[in-house]
Amino acid sequence: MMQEEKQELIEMFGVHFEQLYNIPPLASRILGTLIIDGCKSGLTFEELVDKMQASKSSISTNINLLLKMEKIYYFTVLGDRKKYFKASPLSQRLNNYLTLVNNELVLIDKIIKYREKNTCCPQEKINLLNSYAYKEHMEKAEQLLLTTITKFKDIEEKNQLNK
Amino acid sequence: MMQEEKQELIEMFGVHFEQLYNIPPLASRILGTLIIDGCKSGLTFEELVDKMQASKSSISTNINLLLKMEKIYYFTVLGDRKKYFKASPLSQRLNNYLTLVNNELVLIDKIIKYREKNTCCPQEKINLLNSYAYKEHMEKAEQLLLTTITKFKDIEEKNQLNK
DNA sequence: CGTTTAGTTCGGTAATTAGCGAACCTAGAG
DNA sequence: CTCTAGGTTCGCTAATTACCGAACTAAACG
Repeated sequence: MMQEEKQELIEMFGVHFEQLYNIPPLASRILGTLIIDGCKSGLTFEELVDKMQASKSSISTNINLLLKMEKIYYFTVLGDRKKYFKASPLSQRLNNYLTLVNNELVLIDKIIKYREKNTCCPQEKINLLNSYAYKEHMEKAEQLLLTTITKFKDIEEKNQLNK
Repeated sequence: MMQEEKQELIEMFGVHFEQLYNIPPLASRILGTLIIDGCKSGLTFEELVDKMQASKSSISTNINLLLKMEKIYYFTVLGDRKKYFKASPLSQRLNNYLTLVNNELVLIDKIIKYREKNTCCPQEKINLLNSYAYKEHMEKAEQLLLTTITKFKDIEEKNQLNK
């Protein structure tokens, strides 16, 4: 029963991440599993092979993809060769949105420059106004993200001390 | 010179939309072109075929994709069989983000429910707290989007009247 | 009615991607 | 030095995708 609910959640995460981050299905399910299931002490490579019903090579490839994307990280324990994988803290994962927002801001600036130079007819002026409003929106979004990220970092740091 | 700058902008849009919306390159470049170039009076099917250097069938397929995604729309002129394609207004395009945010909110609620039931060790409590904070963030993001969308709708309506 | 214009549909192909198994590497234990 | 546990790398295959040209459709014009 609880197992079912967990499985359903992981599956939902799977679909979500797959289209949100545009990553392979297996990577998506690994990430979902690590978020739901690996939050205590992390999961090892072998545990992931078992849980995912996938081959070692596929797990390896997708784990490395997620590591490179900084969606997950791993730690090791002294006298133990295994890697323990965990989902990155939320602050880290939110950084991706931040990058996206920043990219959009760069683009919007280019458009504004272009439109400022090339606005000839009055019908085009509305585009310029829209662009300004859009930029404003994106700057607010950026601010919101930055605030939330620092909030998360605070929570995460406090948790570090309590250990 | 101006032509070059325009081309570069469209190309940047291309890359951006391709990974943001996860659509084929051609669709992405069509959208970019319509945003930069088709803002006055729209572009016809044939103009797109020419500009994009692509086949009619490819243009057709990708136009229909963008229509279904509501990234673009078209209008017709009396006594003229052609369709004039334009990029959807920003308010429309922002709706996609809104859907995304709403999806995340549904997911986060499920996780919170799950964690509230299954939190056993204190180490897991931090996850619950994080989830609450994340939900709060997403609700703010939703609010920001809604505000901006109504703002755009206002601008767009006013523009409609001025015509 | 046939012709033209505007766009769609269909079948095919080349390129890309997700996942697999088998061989390989490498650090530490004995 | 040899063995083993813990991964990684390397082809390979099956599925999917992006685009194409050619044939088709549907509305309007003469």
